[in-house]
Amino acid sequence: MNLKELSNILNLSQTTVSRALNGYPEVGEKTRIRVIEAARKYNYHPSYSAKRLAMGKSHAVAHVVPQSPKHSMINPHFSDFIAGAGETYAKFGFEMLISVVPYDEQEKCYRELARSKRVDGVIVHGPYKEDPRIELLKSLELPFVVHGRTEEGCKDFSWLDVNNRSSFKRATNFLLDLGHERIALLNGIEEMDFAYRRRLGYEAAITGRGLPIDPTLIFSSDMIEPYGYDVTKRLLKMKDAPTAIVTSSVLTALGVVRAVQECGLQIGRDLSVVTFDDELSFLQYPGVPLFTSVRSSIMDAGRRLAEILLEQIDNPDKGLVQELWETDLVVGQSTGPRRI
Amino acid sequence: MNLKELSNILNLSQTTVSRALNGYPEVGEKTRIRVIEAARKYNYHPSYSAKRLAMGKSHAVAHVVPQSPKHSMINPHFSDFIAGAGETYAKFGFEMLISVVPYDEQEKCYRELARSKRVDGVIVHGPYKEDPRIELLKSLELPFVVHGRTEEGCKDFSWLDVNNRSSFKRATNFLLDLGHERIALLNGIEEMDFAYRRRLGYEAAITGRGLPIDPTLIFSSDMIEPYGYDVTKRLLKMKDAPTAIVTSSVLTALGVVRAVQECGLQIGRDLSVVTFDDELSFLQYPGVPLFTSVRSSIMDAGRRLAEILLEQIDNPDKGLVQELWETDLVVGQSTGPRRI
DNA sequence: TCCGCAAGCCAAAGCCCTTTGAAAATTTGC
DNA sequence: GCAAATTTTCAAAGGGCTTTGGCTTGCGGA
Repeated sequence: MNLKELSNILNLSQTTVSRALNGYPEVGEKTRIRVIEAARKYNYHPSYSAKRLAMGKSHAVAHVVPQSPKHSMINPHFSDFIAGAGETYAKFGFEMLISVVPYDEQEKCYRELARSKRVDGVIVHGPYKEDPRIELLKSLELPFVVHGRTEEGCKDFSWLDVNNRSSFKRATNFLLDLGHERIALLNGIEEMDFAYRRRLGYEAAITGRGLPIDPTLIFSSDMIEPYGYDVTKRLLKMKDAPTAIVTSSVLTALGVVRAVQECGLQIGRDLSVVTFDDELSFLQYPGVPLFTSVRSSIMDAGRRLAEILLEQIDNPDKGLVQELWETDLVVGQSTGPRRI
Repeated sequence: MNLKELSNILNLSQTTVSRALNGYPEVGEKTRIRVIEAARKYNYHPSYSAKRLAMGKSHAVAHVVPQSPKHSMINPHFSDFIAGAGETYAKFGFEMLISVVPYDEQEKCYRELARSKRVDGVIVHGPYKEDPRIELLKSLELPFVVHGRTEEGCKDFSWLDVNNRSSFKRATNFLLDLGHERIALLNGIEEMDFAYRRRLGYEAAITGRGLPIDPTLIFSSDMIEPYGYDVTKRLLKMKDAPTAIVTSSVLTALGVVRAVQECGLQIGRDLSVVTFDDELSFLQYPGVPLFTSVRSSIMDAGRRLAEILLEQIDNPDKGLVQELWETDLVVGQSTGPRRI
């Protein structure tokens, strides 16, 4: 059942039927109802490919994720984000395309997406402090929004970011208030803007108390469990071991816990941990949270960013959207006063 | 630059140009070369939407993932799978569509995908022991492959599965060989076929030694960290506590470790753990593995399943593909002989 | 009574490619 | 040198929708 057949049945032109179904005003109300009912009755659905061809719009959004052996973008954080974004896309009838490409073929991929008009927009993940993708996308005139920001020049594109700096400042201050002075930072990869800002927040808190910044307490890596474990093991062996740790992900924090416990120590008593909590769905604890954390749902971010992108696509001239989300500090069992 | 323009430039018909570019035999070799070079020169790329409309093929594959608040399909296992599958799709120029839909709208979504021909095939994730999606897809005549199997009747569709039964039998036997007799099973949701088979394997091993099956040692839930933690806490409080645990995922196993350590016990000494290891990318340990495990890469499964599906799409009459992958047993630090 | 203006509807062009069926050009066979 | 068999090329018909520009109505105002 296609438009032609349906319009024949109705004794109307294709134009009118199309207009009636798409809510254009220049069609009589009785006609519209008649058309809509016939469409339902004969189970008519417009063909997507034809629609796309005719309109030059694809009703689809892409997420380009670089895949490199050493540092996979497809991780639990990503999947939670996708779950949120996907929900929004589904709600508005958009398709979500995931392009897994080798790290150095990203540019090619974006160019191809733009040229072929296969998608109406893209979401950029994990921006670096300086990220060439931004300029590329601007030049390609492909609508985009960024999850995160770049170090500078983020005035002229839409983004949604968590206030990483204030979050980590707050987390660190919380530990300082508990009397901790030697506080380690297990940060993400610091070429990435979010990690860079987190470090700034951490350092601001430390120096804010007149304490020195000890580079041997600062680490930077992919935020995975073994990272937390390994570093903590090492830290605990130091002569002047830190009494607290701020970490960038619950995954890493779990590694910290394992290391601490394995050394016969107790988390929250012998070592305090504050983590950034993306509220990953597969790590949700009922009851009192395990970790004291600054938290912000990455799934919500996915939902919202998708919304922003769709608005942007729908109405390109509407101006930029830039949202900075503050986090909540939630006190769990992983922190306690410094023991002398 | 479209086909019409290009053919005008070349003084050829659209037919010939199209054929030349698509490798049809009925075009002269000199002409073909001339066409190909012109295409490159003028940066001609055929429009995807037009191609789709004309051919009724979309060169895309969908993954329909149900999203319910209680049990998210989008989890780290899924994201690793996707990373693998996405790699294959990219290699063959296919698009990957992820449709996040409410649990009870899956059928509608599949019907819509089939009707609209928006994709050439789908991959079915996490089949239940009896799964209505299979019959649905058969009736819709949408090519599909299944990651996993159903309890019965899996003779007439393509699938790739890990030998869950033998894996868990082996894992359990390994523990039995170490002298453990009270072994708990922290299984996935047993309505799902993979978990059901795992339980069969576990039980086969136990009864194979003439030991009784204790239902109070068998658990079934989403395979997340808190699950492992909570259950282990409870188990360790039993009068007749188990001395070993078989668990369905490293995520859960990490929870087990945390609980054990928190009780001042040592993993591998006071409690042995064998886990099924999907080799999730963000949990890879260098060196001696933390967990003794039966392992099989879920990312490899993604790669292979995508291949199978693409072959199937390319050549629907080629017959079914059914692969049963055996796992490796890798001995790590989490197991040891039973202490008297 | 006639005109002008909306409101409602339509035919046809356009989007860009594939593919069928046939014609034109070339080669082969005798 | 001519008919037959190939090879090469083409015009045109889809595929199914949107959208432009224009053509009928019906009605209020003059």
